[in-house]
Amino acid sequence: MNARSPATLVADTGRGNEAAILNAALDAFGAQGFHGASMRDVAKRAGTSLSNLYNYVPSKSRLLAEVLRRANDELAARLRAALADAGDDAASRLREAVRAYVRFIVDHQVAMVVSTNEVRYLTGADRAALVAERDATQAVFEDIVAQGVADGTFATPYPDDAARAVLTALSAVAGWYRADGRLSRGQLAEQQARYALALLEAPLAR
Amino acid sequence: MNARSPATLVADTGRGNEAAILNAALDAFGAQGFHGASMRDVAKRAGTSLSNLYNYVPSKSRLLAEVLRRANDELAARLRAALADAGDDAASRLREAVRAYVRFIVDHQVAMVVSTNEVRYLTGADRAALVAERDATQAVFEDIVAQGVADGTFATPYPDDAARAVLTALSAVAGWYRADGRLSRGQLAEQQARYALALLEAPLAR
DNA sequence: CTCGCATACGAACGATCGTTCACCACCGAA
DNA sequence: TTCGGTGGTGAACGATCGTTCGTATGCGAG
Repeated sequence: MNARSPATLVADTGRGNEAAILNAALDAFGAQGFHGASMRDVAKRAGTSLSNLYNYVPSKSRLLAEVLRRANDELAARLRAALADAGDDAASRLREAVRAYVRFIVDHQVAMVVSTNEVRYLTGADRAALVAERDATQAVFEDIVAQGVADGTFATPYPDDAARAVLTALSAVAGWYRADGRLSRGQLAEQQARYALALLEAPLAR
Repeated sequence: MNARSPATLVADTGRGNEAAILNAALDAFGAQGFHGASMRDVAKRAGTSLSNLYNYVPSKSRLLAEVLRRANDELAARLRAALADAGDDAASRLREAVRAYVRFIVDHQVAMVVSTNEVRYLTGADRAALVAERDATQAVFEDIVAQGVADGTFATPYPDDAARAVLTALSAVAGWYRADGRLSRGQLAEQQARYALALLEAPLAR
């Protein structure tokens, strides 16, 4: 297992129970939602005491912010890496971006679910930072689509909105994906890539 | 304003504050989430007392269930009506279904948001009933897609999964739609219909 | 008129919430 | 050997939670 597909989102940080606490928070928020999970739940999952959580995180909402920041960083890193290895044409760049996105969902489904469902409970600077990171990710897709529309690869009449439609359909995969489902990792990625290209009205092999 | 586009999801029920309470619950759950909103919040929004809520609903989770049931009923009724008026060919049936869905989102955005985000907090029979209704809605779309694939209208190689992709992209619209946005109701519906047809790989006017 | 039910209310219950506190064990540096 | 910082604990704080209770008011049926 390499660095791009860890079993847990947060690897050991070299600081006591920090990684265990962050991963436990992710699981707890994923299972019961931010307001449905208590700090006691997080502590129990992390195998430590309630009060010890506050040696690592100043509050529950900052705990959510920290977890979401790490999840988003990992997704952004994967997208960057995938696009660095991709070619120059819009179709293959989009394909690689979609594949990287799907693989992130498969590897970190809970992180993706929490990311989409619980961001809205953040406030102030924490929320602004997350939204900015998410906008940056969206811009990556918009740029690819714009490039494809410019050179005639994509025929969609609504480039920016179509890019968003692709992204939302993609992140919704986290809501229904099951590891024991009919499709393998690769098949799922391939399927979603085809949906994305079709939605953008790229000519497809029929 | 006709019966298909009410200002609030629940019209007067002829029973005291019932409608006000259900609509207030919808707003409260939409604004703060199921666990983030308290029964006191609901009471305040409904303009009544906390204890009076329990003259209408036996528990908070049943309140959520009741609200979601009514939302889903309204959506299903609109879909049925739209398809009754539609033609026989798969493309126009899909178009009408998508348009009805989008119009429901525009009219009852909060209901759609709560429906997708908070169903998971239901348990037992309440959850099962909702899931069954949702599966029925999905089956409507799957049937249309299957018909279109059978007669050659749609070229997608993954009919059922594509139908689900269309549906999830569609319901995600509730997450970002803004009434003061760039697109009108009709334009938004038209756009989403085009996305759906493209995703299903229907031949489009280019 | 009066009885019964529907509708409504404030106050309170026990439970659980996020957070803080005082305290303890360990350990590398001075 | 002392000492400050790091990682850890159980107990407790005040606040808020969902829910219940006792009671009051108004109104249609008998």
